[in-house]
Amino acid sequence: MQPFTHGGRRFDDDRLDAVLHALAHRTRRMLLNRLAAGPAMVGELAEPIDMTRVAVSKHLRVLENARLISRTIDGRVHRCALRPEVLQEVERWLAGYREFWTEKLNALARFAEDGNRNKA
Amino acid sequence: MQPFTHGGRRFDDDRLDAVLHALAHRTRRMLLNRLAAGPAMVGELAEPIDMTRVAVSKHLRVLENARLISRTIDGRVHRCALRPEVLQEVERWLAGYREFWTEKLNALARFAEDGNRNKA
DNA sequence: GCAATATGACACTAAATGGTTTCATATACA
DNA sequence: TGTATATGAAACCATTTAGTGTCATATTGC
Repeated sequence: MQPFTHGGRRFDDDRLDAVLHALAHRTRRMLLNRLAAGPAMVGELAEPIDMTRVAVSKHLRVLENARLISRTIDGRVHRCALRPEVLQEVERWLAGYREFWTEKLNALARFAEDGNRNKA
Repeated sequence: MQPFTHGGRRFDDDRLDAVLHALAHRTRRMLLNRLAAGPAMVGELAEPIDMTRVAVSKHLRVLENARLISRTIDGRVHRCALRPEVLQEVERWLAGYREFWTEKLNALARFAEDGNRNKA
């Protein structure tokens, strides 16, 4: 059912789909960058973006579902904030993933090198 | 036109959209994992996946467009391979991105800490 | 030349995405 | 109380995505 999974670190596939998809849109990355400077309300976030507030709201929802941001409702204001734990989680996964890849590729490269050496 | 961009490292937004979108699908990640073990032809890649060859072919196209894999046509066989340079490029970008975020967030945390200390 | 193989191209469908506009709701404040 | 503000919800639309099946094309090997 799941060929080719790389063993070790378990990071749910659904989770990865959600997080990577959330990151795969420049507007959402822009929002995250803004939130790295500190929490902000939806209106503040939408203001500099050439887009309806509703659209921005939807993007925030995507980020929220991927647990990349949190939202606390404070009166009529919704305050959004980055969730650093999740970022770390993602980064740790990515490092592992890359490690897995490069390890394999290095092995391949060594193999190729040996092949050439034998030829020479 | 581009508020909130984080300065420094320039990694085209289009490029990021493409790469992250390519990664944001478990089938494509599976394909990459398989390719980390060495180059393979389309048929080999499609075989263990419960999906039409045509569908797999499309996923490969997405990966190719994001320049995560290369394809060399060898007779009637299309041989695909991971492109490690691009992976490194991506990883470097991600590290910078995370660095930017955590730096800002750490500054925020220190600020909050100071605030509490003053209160106490 | 002919049959089998490896693959892409094309046309189609269902569902998701990224937007929009309009309306509802809750809160703040004069 | 009444009005302005902050926001979500719902309905809608165009485009893209992720699949499918069928057909075309090029290559290999008898």
